[in-house]
Amino acid sequence: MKQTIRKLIADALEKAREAGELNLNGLPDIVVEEPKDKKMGDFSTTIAMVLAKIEKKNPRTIAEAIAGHLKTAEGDLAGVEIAGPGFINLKMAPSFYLRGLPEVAERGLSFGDSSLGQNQKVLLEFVSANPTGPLHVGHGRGAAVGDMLGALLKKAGYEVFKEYYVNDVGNQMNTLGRSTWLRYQELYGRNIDFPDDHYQGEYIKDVARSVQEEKGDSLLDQAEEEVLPYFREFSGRFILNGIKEHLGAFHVEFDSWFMEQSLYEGDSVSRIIDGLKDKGYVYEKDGAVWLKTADFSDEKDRVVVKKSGERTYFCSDIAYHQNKIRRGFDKIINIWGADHHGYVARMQAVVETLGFDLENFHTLLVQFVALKRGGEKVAMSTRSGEFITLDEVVREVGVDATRFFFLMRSSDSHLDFDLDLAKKETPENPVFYIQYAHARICSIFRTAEEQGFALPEVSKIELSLIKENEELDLVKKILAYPETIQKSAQALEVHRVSHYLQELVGQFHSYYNKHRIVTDDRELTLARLFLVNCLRTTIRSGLGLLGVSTPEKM
RNA sequence: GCGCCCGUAGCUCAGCUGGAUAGAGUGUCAGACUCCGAAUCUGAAGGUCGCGCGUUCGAAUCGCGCCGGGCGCACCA
Repeated sequence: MKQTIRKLIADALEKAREAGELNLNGLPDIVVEEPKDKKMGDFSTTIAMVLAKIEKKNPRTIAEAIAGHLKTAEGDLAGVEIAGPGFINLKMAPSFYLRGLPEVAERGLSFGDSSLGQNQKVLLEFVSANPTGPLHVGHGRGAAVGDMLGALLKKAGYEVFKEYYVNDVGNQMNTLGRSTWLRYQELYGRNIDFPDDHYQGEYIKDVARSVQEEKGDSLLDQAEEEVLPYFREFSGRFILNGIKEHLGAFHVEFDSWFMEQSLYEGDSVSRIIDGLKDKGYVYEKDGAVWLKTADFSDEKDRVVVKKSGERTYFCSDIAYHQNKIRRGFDKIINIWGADHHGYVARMQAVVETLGFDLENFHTLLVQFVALKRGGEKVAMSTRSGEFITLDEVVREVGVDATRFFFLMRSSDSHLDFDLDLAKKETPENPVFYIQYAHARICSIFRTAEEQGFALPEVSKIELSLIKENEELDLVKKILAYPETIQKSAQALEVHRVSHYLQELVGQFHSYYNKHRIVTDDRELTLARLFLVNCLRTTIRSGLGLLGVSTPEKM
């Protein structure tokens, strides 16, 4: 919609130039916005003020020159005003908006799709929690954000590939295996000394019981070195399966599960290090191998290979990102927990040394989630193993509410997740507010059908009967959906869609309370049903992106 | 000490990448169902946009400096 207005203004600028009123050496971006106060019109542009500097003329003079050339082919520009320091305010006739409505019905759920991404291939890596314990709520937030961002980017014309990176290598896995081994012995009444730095959570006992089911006591009297590899591998697989299960229950799907281990099959990792050495990015000091990340934006260089000869986790990450780049992605997006922000600079350095354009490398940091119950924060500690898992929350409040709560706030803001509120089926709960609008529309259609109404094809509907202010505002808001999607995708900010939906259905609820949809006037009823049907399509599309269901009855 | 994020109504948060008189939900108060779903709606009250400089026609938004909260600063992963 704004795109149309932008073109309108661009045409007027061109005519003003032809008429010799403006020079226009270098055209700046034309900013079109909707004024807060509707009295100022439907759209507004600041172009005259922006041009004032370049043209060295009074902004109001420029505004008048532009305004004189403004007109649409259909003649639905209802008024132009110049206000304040040089705003150009446009008022549009209802027909301008109504012309956009049939497209919504025609496109259905593909309404809002765009070619913004030009089929660029995007690798979206998210969650990637270590397979040493169940997902907690913080992972859940990352999962919801990543899943929605994937859907959003797809809608915006990108080819999206969602990946979970599994850190199945390293000391943590040894510790995990040993934790299970100790719990396993405990099951048989052996006295064990369970160290503080081992995994304390109750879930380790579940893993041990699972070993018991599979192997009985056959491992009990073997030497630790003999059985540890088995325990390590078993525990990792067991926990990863649990993670997969919980993500599935949360309706989050991945295209691939990338195992860190696979990077070490063959000699690719050493080749990468050699490659970086050839380029002069790598050096040896104190018996260790370092990458010169400080030459880029990082604060100091980082160790790649330890004195002991072991590779660091960072080393794997270099290889992993090299792998991502080699797979030919145009854009690489990582979604990390806020506690990883210290790694952003060094990964950017890596990506640069690998010759990938930083413009197309993004790291999104998702801030922490604080759970609240009864107004009190719920304590969480990974160390003691006492934390609320994603699965527990999903089971308690449901997928819809959980996803919505994770997606309603900007992800770089801390999130207060009120479990009591999320569970409520009351007006305070924003999820139900939106779902209720959808159910209400479905109910209207049930009533309309009972009374013999059925929507005919668009051409047989008299759209000009839609003329109440509340209706036209609703039409406007519906038509703003594609732009919301595009901006949200561009900014990589998923919460904008949630806010948009709340505003959209808010307008609908007001409209509904003021005007009747189904009336004795047949033509009017059909026009309004058509409008409301377009709205329903928009809600379905939007909630679809969030991964929230759209019930027809509640 | 250094770095990243945050600070907007009592509470939880938006604010469209610099625009006009800063918005919503919730809470408080007052109202609306013989009529398509009251899980809804209408209205009122509620603000030094943490503080101070600066940039310019114009700042919640950009820059610098403080203050407060969170999180990081390993040859751990």
